[in-house]
Amino acid sequence: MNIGEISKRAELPTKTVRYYADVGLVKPTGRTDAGYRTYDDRALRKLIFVRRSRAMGFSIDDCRKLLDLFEDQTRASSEVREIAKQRLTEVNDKLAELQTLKKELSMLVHSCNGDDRPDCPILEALDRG
Amino acid sequence: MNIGEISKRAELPTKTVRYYADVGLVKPTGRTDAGYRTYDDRALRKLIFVRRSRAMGFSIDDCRKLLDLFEDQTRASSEVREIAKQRLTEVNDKLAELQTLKKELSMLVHSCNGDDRPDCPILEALDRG
DNA sequence: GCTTGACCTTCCAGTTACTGGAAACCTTAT
DNA sequence: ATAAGGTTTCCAGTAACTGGAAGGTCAAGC
Repeated sequence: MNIGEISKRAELPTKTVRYYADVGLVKPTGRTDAGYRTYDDRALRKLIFVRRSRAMGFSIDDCRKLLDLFEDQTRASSEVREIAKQRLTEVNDKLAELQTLKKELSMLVHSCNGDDRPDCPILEALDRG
Repeated sequence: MNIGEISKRAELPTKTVRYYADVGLVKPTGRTDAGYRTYDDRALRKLIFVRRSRAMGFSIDDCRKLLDLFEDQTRASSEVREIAKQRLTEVNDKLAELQTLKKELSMLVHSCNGDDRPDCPILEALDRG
């Protein structure tokens, strides 16, 4: 498969597939005489694996680790679990932060009548804290 | 005030204050003969305003708008409200996304026993979807 | 007067994970 | 032969800083 074909199947932009090749995440299986990247089904499977991992918010570096573990038949599942647990912690932290933010913003938005007059509690809050 | 002094008072790294000057967000009040940036209390107030705005997740560009509105005595509070409402929408979208993610990750983490055996539902999920 | 240390300057590079665009080469069909 | 579409590499830009290098400035102490 050329890059266009595999991009379609993996549901990733060709630019991204090329990028993943550049950073050594999923390398092409080979090259044609003209220098075109070629990919096989195993590479396709990896690209889809990466797409899903990225959708879960794992960094490229985590994806690299997960792929390595995925390939390693003798892996300990605890290693995978650790990576996922860390990601879960990040997500929880971010959730807490955003929930606080949501409250603050909601309060501000509701406190401002939002008409054509200059009086604005939002600006006042940002100014005076 | 020199940059070190105002950084301390605004509770921002000097690097950041310099950056805000570079992008024209909060420019120094003047320069000494030696080229040192100098700031007055009005600039300090703006820097604090920006720090709080950034903490609420407003982009630099939004901060620029908010600062302009803050300075403009004839502003309409509806303009400020619009910016805040948009930010609130972003926050809500992100919250929804993260809540979904949290559920998925929790399920995966709990489904994996995390021992030294290779069997791992997390990798399976990323592979098979 | 000289040195030392803390401050300040500019400029360049790196971060994350791509994305857009340019110039040029390859392939396939007409 | 040519045109369309796919592919290559390389460079630059995104957001908002952050780190570091090389060098100028200022105040204090000897």
